[in-house]
Amino acid sequence: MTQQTWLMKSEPDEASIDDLARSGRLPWTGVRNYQARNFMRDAFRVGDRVLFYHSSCAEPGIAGLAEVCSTPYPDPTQFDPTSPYFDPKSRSDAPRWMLVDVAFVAKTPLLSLTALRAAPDLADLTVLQKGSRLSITPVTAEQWQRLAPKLGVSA
DNA sequence: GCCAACGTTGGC
DNA sequence: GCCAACGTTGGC
Repeated sequence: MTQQTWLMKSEPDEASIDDLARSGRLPWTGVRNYQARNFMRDAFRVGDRVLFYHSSCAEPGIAGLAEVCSTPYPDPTQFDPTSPYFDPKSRSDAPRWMLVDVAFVAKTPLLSLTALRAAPDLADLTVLQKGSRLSITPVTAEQWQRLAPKLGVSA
């Protein structure tokens, strides 16, 4: 299986690329959308590339690179009544929400949403489509080849 | 804070 | 299964 690429949104107030660089590795908690969960649960493979995207902040955009470093397992926050991600309808014998761990790879110069939108060869990125709110989206091999030089890395 | 777009819930 | 109401996302 060749390495796949995913764009994953995180609010830097909650988990930024700097937080990931500090800790080395983080569980991707808090996904409460079925489509995004299905990507992590069914399609993610250890070693897949992650484009770390900062959302809901002053300068939204791709801020770094990471890598999927675990197989899927239940998101512990769904069972924690003190967590904002607590889901009272999820049962421990049938967890509703799954996640993976993600490892830091590199910080990149910010490739801002404005810059992404200004690049004609990136117009087909799912995250740029009108109304797209999905926090995890697949990036094709072709899209990654066009993105990499803009992130200052080799594809 | 606004609001467009989308997802989920729940009554019927 | 329909669909209105509501909640959330996320850029601006």
